[in-house]
Amino acid sequence: MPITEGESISASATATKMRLLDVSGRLFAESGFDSVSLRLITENAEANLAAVNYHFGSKEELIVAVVEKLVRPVNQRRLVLLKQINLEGSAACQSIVEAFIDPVIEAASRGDEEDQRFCKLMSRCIASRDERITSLVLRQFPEVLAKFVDALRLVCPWISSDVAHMRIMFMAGAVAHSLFHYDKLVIISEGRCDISSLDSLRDELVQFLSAGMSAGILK
Amino acid sequence: MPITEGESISASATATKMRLLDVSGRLFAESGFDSVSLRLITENAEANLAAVNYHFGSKEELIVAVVEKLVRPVNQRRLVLLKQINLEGSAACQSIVEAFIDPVIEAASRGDEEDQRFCKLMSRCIASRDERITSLVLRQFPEVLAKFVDALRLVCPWISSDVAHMRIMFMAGAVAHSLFHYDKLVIISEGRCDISSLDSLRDELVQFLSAGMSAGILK
DNA sequence: AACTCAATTAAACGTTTGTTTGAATTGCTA
DNA sequence: TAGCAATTCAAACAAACGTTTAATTGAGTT
Repeated sequence: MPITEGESISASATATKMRLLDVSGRLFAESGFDSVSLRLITENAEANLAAVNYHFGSKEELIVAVVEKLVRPVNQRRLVLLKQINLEGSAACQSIVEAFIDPVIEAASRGDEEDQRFCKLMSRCIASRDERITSLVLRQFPEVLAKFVDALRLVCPWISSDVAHMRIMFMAGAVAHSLFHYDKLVIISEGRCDISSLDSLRDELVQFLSAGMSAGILK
Repeated sequence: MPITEGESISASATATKMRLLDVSGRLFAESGFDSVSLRLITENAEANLAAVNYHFGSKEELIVAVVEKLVRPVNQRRLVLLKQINLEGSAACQSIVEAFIDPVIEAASRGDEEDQRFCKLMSRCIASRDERITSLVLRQFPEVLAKFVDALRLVCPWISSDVAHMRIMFMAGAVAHSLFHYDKLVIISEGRCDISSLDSLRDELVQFLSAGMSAGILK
């Protein structure tokens, strides 16, 4: 009988379950959710083909588990950082941007996975064009969006609600896209651009987005 | 014998071929490349299942045809607009951003398809995490990237080459993401944000990105 | 009217997919 | 050690996929 949430789980039972989570996270990051078959996952996790359906019920629920485990702590950390911000002062807008970006960078640098892999999976979730994933991610994103919109409008009072919403969306897009494609920039630029580290990408993102966020005051 | 490029094609022959291109463009925009089967395409195009393989050789080559037909004219228009810019003056940076965005908006508004559908397909190409598509899009993107980097550095001399590359990437990400998700913003914001038109989205993108592009001079 | 060849059609092909089944195995508890 | 539930396993399942084949159609040419 399959294990569902909240039940008592023996130590050996969670072993392969966590191994499945870990491996599928890696593979999903590299090739996307559809392209990775259960056979590939279970082979790499040294588990039986039926293990996924036994432990998670279906491939769909495996994807949900992987994404939730990844996205939820990042969004929670975002809200924590946002609360700590001093909303008065000239650097407030930059702090908002940092509160959005840094949880991703932190998780990527701290995690047991490579930075690159984590970023790819994360941006696959944010920017996913798959209905199943978007509906999943967007279920917990409204709260994050609302809080960031409020903070932005408090710091930049001249920004309307609609514009604030859009700018948060612009930020999310820029972050997701560049986290996923930054390693390809050396190729696409034909060698003329080589990002040395994830931190340097972060710094440039912050500067770029801070300027965009606070745009329009002088007009 | 299948028809390949450059051959003489009778009028009735191109009829179903163009119908296939049109229908698959719509379906790809809505559900992605993998999720749409040849059976769904041919049914909607009122053609036989084998029609795709006959006219295009394979599903892969159909995707290539759809994407190329869509992306190439947009990128060419971008380069045309970029050449027309007066690179001296305070509005130069905004003009660069407009040269990047407007070809998409133009094509979306002019096309026979709905704006929304065009934007979705376009951003599916730009932000695709599918190796087959990225390699296809990135084949013609290096030229665009290089030209925009040069223009940006001419207008903002304090920006290094690496930073300029990154900022173009940020811009591409913000555009692709918001073009795809802007219709969901009314949902995700729980009704608090409703973008009235594609043009208003464009205007806000331009303002946001122009500020981000020219950031850093005062530092 | 006979021939030609591009275009269409229905049917089947071989793979791969996620999922299910029932037996075998493991690990803990009494 | 016996027993029981949780887990693993090999095998098979039905469905969907892209592709191929061979026969048929239909318009244009000689």
